[in-house]
This record gives sequence, C-alpha cells and structure tokens, in this order.
Amino acid sequence: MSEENESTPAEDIGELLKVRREKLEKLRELGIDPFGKGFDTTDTPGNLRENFEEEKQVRIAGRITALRDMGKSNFLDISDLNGRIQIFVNQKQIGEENWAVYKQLDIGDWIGIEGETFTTKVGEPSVKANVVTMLSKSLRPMPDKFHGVVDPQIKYRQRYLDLIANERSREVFQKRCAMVAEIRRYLGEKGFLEVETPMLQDVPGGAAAQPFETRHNALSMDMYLRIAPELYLKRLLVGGFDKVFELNRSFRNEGISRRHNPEFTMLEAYWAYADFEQMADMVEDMVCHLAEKYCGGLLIEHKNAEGEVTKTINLSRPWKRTPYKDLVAEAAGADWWDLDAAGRQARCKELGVEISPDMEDYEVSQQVFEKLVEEKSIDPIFVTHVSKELVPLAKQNTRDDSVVDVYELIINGAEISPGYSELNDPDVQRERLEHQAGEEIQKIDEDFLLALEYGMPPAGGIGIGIDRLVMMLTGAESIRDVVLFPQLKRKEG
RNA sequence: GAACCGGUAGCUCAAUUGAAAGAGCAGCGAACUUUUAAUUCGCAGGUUGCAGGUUCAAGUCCUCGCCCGGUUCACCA
Repeated sequence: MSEENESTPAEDIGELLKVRREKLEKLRELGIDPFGKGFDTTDTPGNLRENFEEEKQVRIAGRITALRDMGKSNFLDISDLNGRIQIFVNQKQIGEENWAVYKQLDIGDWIGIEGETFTTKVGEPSVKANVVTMLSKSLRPMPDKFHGVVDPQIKYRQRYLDLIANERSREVFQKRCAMVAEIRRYLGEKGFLEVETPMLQDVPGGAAAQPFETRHNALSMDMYLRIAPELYLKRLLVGGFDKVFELNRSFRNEGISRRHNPEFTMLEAYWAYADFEQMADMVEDMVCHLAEKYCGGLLIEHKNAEGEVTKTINLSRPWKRTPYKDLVAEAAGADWWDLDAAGRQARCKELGVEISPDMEDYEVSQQVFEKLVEEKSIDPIFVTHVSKELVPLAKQNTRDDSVVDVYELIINGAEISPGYSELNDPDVQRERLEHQAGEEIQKIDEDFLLALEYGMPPAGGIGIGIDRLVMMLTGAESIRDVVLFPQLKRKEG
C-alpha cells in the first residue's frame, strides 16, 4: 500500500478527522461501543416513508445523511439504498443520557432508531425517536450533500462514496442487478441451463483478442484468462446439453476506453437445432422484455447532466434485419460490390473513410460499415450475412458461401450482440481457424476440434455484452458507470 | 501506444494582464422545540497533483519533464 499516512490515524490527520476521533473517544467514555452490534428492525427507511402510517411503533436503521439542528429539537434523515426517512430527535423525549450520546453523532454515522411515526407541521412523514442507538461511527466526512461526488477519480476508486452521495448511481447499479437476475430467470424459464466453464484456459479461444497470461505453479503451466467461453459451451452441446448459457466475466488485455473494461460481463447462450434467425427473435424479445420491465417502455431516453433528453432509442418491434452487403452498398454506393479492391479504396477517400494501405479488401468494406453504418445506427438493427472472414466460428450461407449465417445487433451506435448459426463441421472449422491463425499468431484449440469430430448438433448461439446492454438501457455514457469497480491505474508507483 | 483537455480546502467550484489564494457546503463555537440544501452570527480550514526552471514576484509562464484522470484515435472477429 501507499507509504503515506493517509489512512493511519496516529499522525498527519486533518482537523475534520481529529474531531470525529474525539467523538469516538467520548462515546467510549460514555460506555457506548461506537461500532455496535446488530439491531432488529421492523421496517426500512425508504419503505417506511413510502407506505407511511401514523402512530406506529417502529425500529429502523440507516446512515445519517442530513442533520438539521434546531437546538433542543433536531431533524435527521436516515437513509438506506432505497430511500430516506426523517427522524425527529428531542432532548426531553430521549432523555439526558441518550442525548449525550446523540450529541456525538455525525452525518455519515449508522444508527438505529426506536420510536413512533408521526407527520410534522409541514407534512413530512417522520419518526419521533425514543431511543437512539449507535451502530457504527464514520470517521471521515461525507461528500458534498448537494452536489454529490463529481470527481471521476473518487467515483471510480471509492465507489462507496458515489453510492452514498449520488442517487443516480444507486439506481443504475440496482437496475443492473435486477436486469442480470431477470436475464437468468428468462433463460431458465425457456429451459436453458446455466453452466460454469473454465476462466483459466490452456488455449484462449472463441474470439480474437489479447489474453491475460498467468501461470499455474503446481502444473508448471502457462495459462490464460478466457477471452470468451464459446469453445467450452460448444463442447457441452457435443455432450448433449442442448440449451446452455453462461453469464459471467471474460478478460481481454487491450485498450481501456469508454466502451472497454479489461474484465467485462458476457452472456453466451447456445440452443441446439436453432439457427441465427431464431436467436435474433429471442434476443429481440428478451431485450424488449427488460426495457418494458425496468425502463418503463420501449422508448429509451438518454439524458445529459441537466436532465435534458439527448437521444431516444426506439426499441419498438419488429427490429430491422438487413444484410451487411446491402447496408454497405447503401452507404458507399450501389456499385460498391462491383468495384475492385483499388476502386473501393478510392471510394473510401471520396467518402472520407480512413483506411490504411495494408488492409485486406474485406477490411476496407468493414471500415465503411463501422464508420458509415454502425456508428450512425441508433435504433436496433440486425445486420445479417456478414463476410465470412469476419466470423470464423459461424456456418457459411448455402447460397452465397462468401458470407456466414449470422447477425450483428447494433443499437446506439455499438455492437450489442452477435448471433450465429454455429459452424459444426469439424473439417471446415479447422480450415477456417487455421486460415485465421496464419495471419495472427494464435494457437488452435485441438481439444475443441476433437470434440466437434464427435458431432455437435446444429445450433444457434448468441453473445451479449451485458455492460453495453446496461449502458444502452440506462443511458450511461461510459462502461465505468455500469461497472461497480472499473479498472484504473494504480495511483502511486 | 498517440493527441487534446483537466488536477486549487474534506466535497463542489472561483481567482482578470504574472501581484495579499476566495466562496458555498461539511466542521468547530453560539442562538433557536416542527426543519427540508433550515436560518443567523462568529471561528478554523491550503506544500494550488509532483519535480525542476524563468521572474523582484508563479495557481497563472517554461519543461519532446513525471504522476493520475477524462475525451478522441489506435488496438479490439
């Protein structure tokens, strides 16, 4: 840890911290444990306020988030994740002994309240305290009560402060939890089994990304954190698990950005005997279900800091499905696919699409797609029948073998989900992987190819980037706002 | 990895051309028995991210400086 005394109390602490330490000592002198024991509650702050009834004896606990001192009468707000309730503390009511304890409290402390509900003159649902119980002392000042935490470094490094101070953050993360639980329920109801496959892998496959390297000492073996679970889930198809999914972390050792965290949450699901069209149907249904349940409908509004709507995503069904080639031709000219490689490069210059001279021909088209189609697609669109070079694990189309039977779901200018008719011919799979491995130094997962030789049923498969899905549904502009503890650089060193 | 922007009190932010570092909240003291960002009076709070340099004087100017963050780009099936 850091060499600084920042978190060691003995020396070099500011006035604010000293004052709280003194209150801590004072509590001990009064015979009170400042880090107390359990406290039985009859209700929670948010629920009590929402379903308020007068003249009820209650016991509630929470963190002090506001304190309005009127002398002999004080008003506190105590809060939990879901709301707040006002506490009325009167010197006479709680008695001198308890008042002495009460006077050592600060905003940020955890307390328990025993008392009776009533409504104040101005109509605020409140609890008149009979006994104030110290549950836990906070030794550091809370963030600004009005502005909350703004500094991104504090938000991300000390997420607990963000959660305490910013209601919006609390909402986003609670929504994320609910959505993830709902996805599990949705798939479970359809008969999918949730499985767990290795995150520590010998050969990292299922995607083309840089893996994190690590080592198993007892086995004397270099290993990798998985970049995708795909190849293991397909082994389960071979084994007869005909509907499986995994919803968990994968790891990619690449750039960090607004849309990339080195560890991210991905859903992959495989459905034997289905194809990519059925998978698209299911994803469309599932995402709409989430939006209706947690976002109040199919119109998703993204707002800026001032609360103004900056973008509206319309998830109304049915979602558009258009072949990749049509979309590129629409953006780059109807004759795009009749041009030769040089002609396409020239067209890119005219269109202002940046390309590098060493790009393969299909990469030039892909660049046009990314810049002129993907980034401009806000409402959902399933881009189907992508060039086969882009997707080595999907089945080729029977009529046009230059494309594969896949969709790429684009929403809000970003890839949300790919879906394939999975390639199950072991010989073709080997050829496609070797062709790809030739360009980029990538090991072939021989055990996976062996499994395919035993026979994998035809199947549809999907991947969904959960972080990006949550961003889209909650209007978060950065993946860091939907990941509780995003990766940052070590602060000192 | 590259470019641009940012880092000032615990938090949120000011500081003109280089000229005495300031406010609100939080804190401490005082008044107030129904307040809602309570109010009023007073007090305290700073190595201006770090390290050098220029200057009589630097938060401000300088360093293919260093650290951390943000955005964009690159990378990312």
